[in-house]
Amino acid sequence: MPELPEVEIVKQSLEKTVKNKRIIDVKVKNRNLRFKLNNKFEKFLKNNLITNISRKAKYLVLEVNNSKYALIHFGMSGTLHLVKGKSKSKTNLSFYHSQELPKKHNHIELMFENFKIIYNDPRRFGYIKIFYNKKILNRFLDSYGEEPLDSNFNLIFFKKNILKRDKNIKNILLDQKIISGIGNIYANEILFNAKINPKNKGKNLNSKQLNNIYKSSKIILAKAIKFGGSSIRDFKNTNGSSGNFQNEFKVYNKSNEICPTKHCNNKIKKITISNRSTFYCQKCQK
DNA sequence: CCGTTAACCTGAGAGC
DNA sequence: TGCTCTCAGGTTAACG
Repeated sequence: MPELPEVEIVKQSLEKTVKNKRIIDVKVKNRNLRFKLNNKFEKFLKNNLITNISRKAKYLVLEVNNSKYALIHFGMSGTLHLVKGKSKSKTNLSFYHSQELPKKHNHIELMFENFKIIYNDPRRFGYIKIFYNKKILNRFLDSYGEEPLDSNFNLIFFKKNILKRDKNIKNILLDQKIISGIGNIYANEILFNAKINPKNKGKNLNSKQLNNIYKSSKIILAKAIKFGGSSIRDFKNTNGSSGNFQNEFKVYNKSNEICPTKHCNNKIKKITISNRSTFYCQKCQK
């Protein structure tokens, strides 16, 4: 589900709500996520403070008691919900599309003094992993690629890591071991912004094209964060707590619509690359 | 080493 | 209404 901007928005929401708050109880209704939830999970969190919240790639990291860490991956359909008060309270965390707490698939509840945080995940592709110290956590996180919004994400990095690849640029952008945090939506949007055909192989790109791609990555992701991330599919009950970047999409899910480039008038094409839907303008993206 | 593909799981929407 | 089919913001084991 969430890509870098959405996880970043969740991180920012949690900084406001749970930082330096104590978890007084943990309830797990279903341990069968993508990986089975650790049996020590409840004990790991109970009566402890959330001392910091951070993000690497599409992972959210909760620091517990300044010393240990719970890492959350949201898979395709994972979301966090803040529930205040007693009964049918509203949820208002981040990019989720509805104010109502989902009725099904609320697998984990973290109880705080005056509210609780609920992990919901219909498809259960997400998971939570625990780390007993920073060294082990970092060993895990370091196996992921460069963060697009870091200063090291630049032409030098691209020349070194992309120019040697016999693989199309879209799959390179999606490869988390090379680049952190870009998923299917933003890969499509970045390549449209950079005017690059997603089927182009990394090794065939010139300096100008590489330049466009790394700069477009920063522009698109920063803009998505600014808009609160993307809330796609089923917007019926959208309110201020949802993201709004879905309204800024230029090509994603827009097959047969007219290309937004001025005077282009070409129709956006949909193809499949490695089982993922890919949208682009054949005229603008070379 | 590299790149590609199928599988994991549930629900929404389209078409009939 | 209801059935069947396809598709969905991701990852990775297994394969060539």
